[in-house]
Parts: sequence; structure tokens; C-alpha cells
Amino acid sequence: MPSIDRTSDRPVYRQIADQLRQWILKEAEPGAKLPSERELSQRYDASRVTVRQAIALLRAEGLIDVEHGAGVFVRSRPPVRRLGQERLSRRNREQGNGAFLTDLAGAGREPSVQVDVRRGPAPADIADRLGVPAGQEVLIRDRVMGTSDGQPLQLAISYLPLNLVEGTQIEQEDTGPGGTYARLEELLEPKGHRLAHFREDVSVRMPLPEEAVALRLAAGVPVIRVVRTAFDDQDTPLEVCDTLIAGDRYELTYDIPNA
Amino acid sequence: MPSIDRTSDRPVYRQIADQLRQWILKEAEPGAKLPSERELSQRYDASRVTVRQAIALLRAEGLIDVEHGAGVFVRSRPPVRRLGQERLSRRNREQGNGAFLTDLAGAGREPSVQVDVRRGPAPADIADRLGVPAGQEVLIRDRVMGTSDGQPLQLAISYLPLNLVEGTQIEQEDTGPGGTYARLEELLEPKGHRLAHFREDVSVRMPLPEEAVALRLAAGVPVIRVVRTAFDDQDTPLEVCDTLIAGDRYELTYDIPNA
DNA sequence: AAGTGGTCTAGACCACTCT
DNA sequence: GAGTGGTCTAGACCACTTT
Repeated sequence: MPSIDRTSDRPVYRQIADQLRQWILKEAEPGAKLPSERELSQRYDASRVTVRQAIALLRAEGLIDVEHGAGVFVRSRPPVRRLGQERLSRRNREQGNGAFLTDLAGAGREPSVQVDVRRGPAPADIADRLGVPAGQEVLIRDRVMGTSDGQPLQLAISYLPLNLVEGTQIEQEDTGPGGTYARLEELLEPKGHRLAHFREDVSVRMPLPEEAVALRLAAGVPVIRVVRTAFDDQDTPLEVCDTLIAGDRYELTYDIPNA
Repeated sequence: MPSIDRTSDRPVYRQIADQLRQWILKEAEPGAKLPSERELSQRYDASRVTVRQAIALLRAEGLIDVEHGAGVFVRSRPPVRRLGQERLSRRNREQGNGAFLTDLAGAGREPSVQVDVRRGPAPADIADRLGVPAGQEVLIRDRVMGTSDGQPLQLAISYLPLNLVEGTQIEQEDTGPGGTYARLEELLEPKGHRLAHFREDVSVRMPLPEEAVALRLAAGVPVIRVVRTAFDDQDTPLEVCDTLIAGDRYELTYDIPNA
């Protein structure tokens, strides 16, 4: 039974949102339909604007999907892909897979990647990690990664020092079996060096509108930003990869030895 | 110069938001004040409701802070704390620090922790990680961690099997120097085992209202969920710690060997 | 007291989906 | 065609901050 306390300090639209939220979290099945705005408006004896304010709140919380002309529905979580650190393993590359794409193949879907390779200045935070002056010209590999049925999942931009990769296959759109890291290893080996380890910096935020469009994010879905730096055995940075990941479709897992 | 295309398909409130967003991202300083709603309403020849819709959009994107009675301001990002994996190191514990608190001391602030210890059933996803039946009675350590000036930063709940920790200091509010993990190591050693490694599962979502209140989160700020499982040298899970972290105040960093 | 955002109203018309 | 959400209006009053 819906009931609003008009004398309460809590605004009407929050009280409505509270009641709907409780129903969503405790009783409703994913995909269940909420009453229409006009019906809620009658039930709670509130204006439609007030009801819409309540719904906007639940939308920003990522609890519902609003479909124009159809109704408001309890959001069902998409299947979560697990990104483990084995995606960066040598074994993985030897099987011909680039980083970040194994899981798609594993999920029975064809990965699809659009690549744009160019040269340009390195942004300040990237230059800092790469150990080059801000604004220095570097190789930029811009990628949109998703499934072959057109669902984009990750936006990735890699930055590499020109003096390291100039004239190599890393400057091509297709970097070949095992991807950029496999090529880097081949570059380092003759010099007596090796690709030693990676560091990943993980942060989160709400997407900009263009990012939300590119990743086809629903309302109230944050993004995960992973900035990965690859180092050689002397801790010299070789590559920085800046990735934006749909926050509702991924979980990252890391293993940490008790050292 | 503000200008709205009334014939455009793009709604007026989005056009207003677009212009304000562009100013925020490209020109404005953090803390800068936006024009008042009534002024924007005049400038764009739109109703105040429409202007407020634009502002709500920017708020959900985490770009602005709205202060009742004072105005709307470009959000300035709080200082970001870096959570590295050394927080889980033995050396850290030997200095008497528990996990997740080193960085606060390092930042020159006194950490403050409220603890609630009890027994209760393990939630399904936790039980799964702990390797016990769902709903089984376990030890639950519920913590609110923050700075001594009252800023809460992390909500953490640890779950431990009763047969492992019954009668130990882990059941006390104060687990002693080095925290739970130091005690676990002392428990394992006589049995010829050791605390071998941790796994962290990192995901992101928008907070529930109660979580936003508990962490004092501004609008449009997601939370990071870190579920850490501690394993012994036989890969038996010993503890699961479910942590909710303010998404605008932390960055996680992980090191991954190229194995 | 003046200015700011917060809440709420009743109503209109448009765009989309479903049957 | 009926029902749904999307956009927009003009105006009122409240709560809070600033001067």
C-alpha cells in the first residue's frame, strides 16, 4: 500500500523513490515492469513531475531501465566478464591472443576490433608514466574493442615512444599474433632485455556523454579506467595503455603474493 | 554567447547542458560559480524547470556541486589516495599496520576505525568464495574506516570461518598489531602452513543512498567494490573482505609480473 | 533583505511502442 | 488507437546562504 507522509521533512519524490527502491531490491524480479508514471501519479496523489523526479533518482542509481513508449523496468544485470591477469601472460600471447581479448573468445563470441594508428603528442599524465616530456610526439594506437555483434566493451588508447617502435610492425594496424606485447618482446630480446612486468592503475568515474554513447552505457553506469604501464627489466616504461571499460559488464581480478 | 536551436531535435535542456559542460571542461577553474538558475533561464529564454533539468544532467555526470542557497559550482576533485598492493605486505604488518590503513598515516592524518564484531550467516557470494555453504554461521567484522576528522573513506566487512578463528584475538574488536592477517599468520605457522596470497575482485557501481550517506559521497560519484580473499599455501580460503570505497578519492594500483 | 537552490502544481503537446 | 515516456511551460512557495 503506497502512502506518503505530506508532513514529513522528506520530500514527496524521495518517499516515492524509497518505496519503489525497496520493492525493486527486495521483491521485484529483474525485468519487472513498474507502474506507469500516470498511474503512480494517481496512486500517490502527486503530480506527474514529482513522480518523474522519483524515477530520475532511481535511474541515476542504475536500478531501472526506462524505455520510451514501453515503460519503466527493473534493470537486469548483464553477464559480468572477469578480466584476470592471465590476459597479460606469455602463454596467452604464444597462442596468438593479444591482451584483453581472450575472454571474448572464451565467452563464445567473436571479438571485433577497430584500430586507428597515428602519431601525436602524449597527454601530460601519460607522458609522466612513459617517462617522456609532456607533449612529445609518440605512437598512438586508438582502439574500440567489442563483440562482432556490435556491442562495444572497451575503449583503449596505447602510447609508445617513437624511438622504440619506429619501423616495426607495432606501427601497423595489425600487430600480428600475440599483439603489441609479443612484438615488444621480440624487439627487446636481441638487446638482452625483456618485458618484465606491468603496473595497472585503476580508477572509476561517471562517463562523459560521448563515452556513454561509444560504450552504449545505460543511465547510472560508471566506467572503470585502467591505465597500464609495461616495463622492461630495468624498470624503463615501454608502453602506456589507457583503457575505458563498461562498469556493469566487467570485474577485474588481481592476484597478490603475500610478500 | 549562449544560443539554443529551437528547431533542433536535441532537447533544449541538453543543449544547455552541452554548453555548460563545454565551459566546465575547457575553460572553467575548479570551484568556479555557474550562473544562477534564474539567470540561465533568462539567457536561454527557457523555463526554470528546463534549466534545472540541464543542471541535473551535469550533476549526475559528477561535474558540479550544487549548494543550496549559495549556487552551483564546478567540482574540484579531492586528492586521490593510491592504494598499492604493499598495503598487504608482511613488512607493513611487522610495523604494526593493518591492511588499508598505511596510506592514511602516510598522508599525515590519524586513521579512525569503528568496529563491530558479531556472528552471522555468510551471504551467498561470500560463502562461495570462502568455500562454505551459503548461510553458514561465520565471524563478521564490520568496519567503518576514515580519518580522525570524521571523513569516512571505506566500509569493510570481513568474513572468517568460525572453526578457524574461534577463541582467537580475531574475535576481539582490536585484533592487535598488524591486524587480522598478522594473527592469521600466527595461527597457521604452528600447523606448518602460511598465508600465501590474496585475490582481489574489483567492480564498480553507483552507491545506494545509505552508502552515499555513510561515505559522504557527492552526486555522480560511483563506489569501488573490492572483494579480497586470503588463501593459505594450499589455496584454501581463510578470509573474505568486502570493501566499499569512495570512487572519487581512491586509485588502486597493482603490479603484474610478465609470467 | 536579497539571492540562491528545492519542491510541487496542472496542463499541454510530442515521440515512441504495443496490439 | 491507446498507452507510455519525453519535453516544456508559468507560477507559487519553502529552505538555505549571503550580505
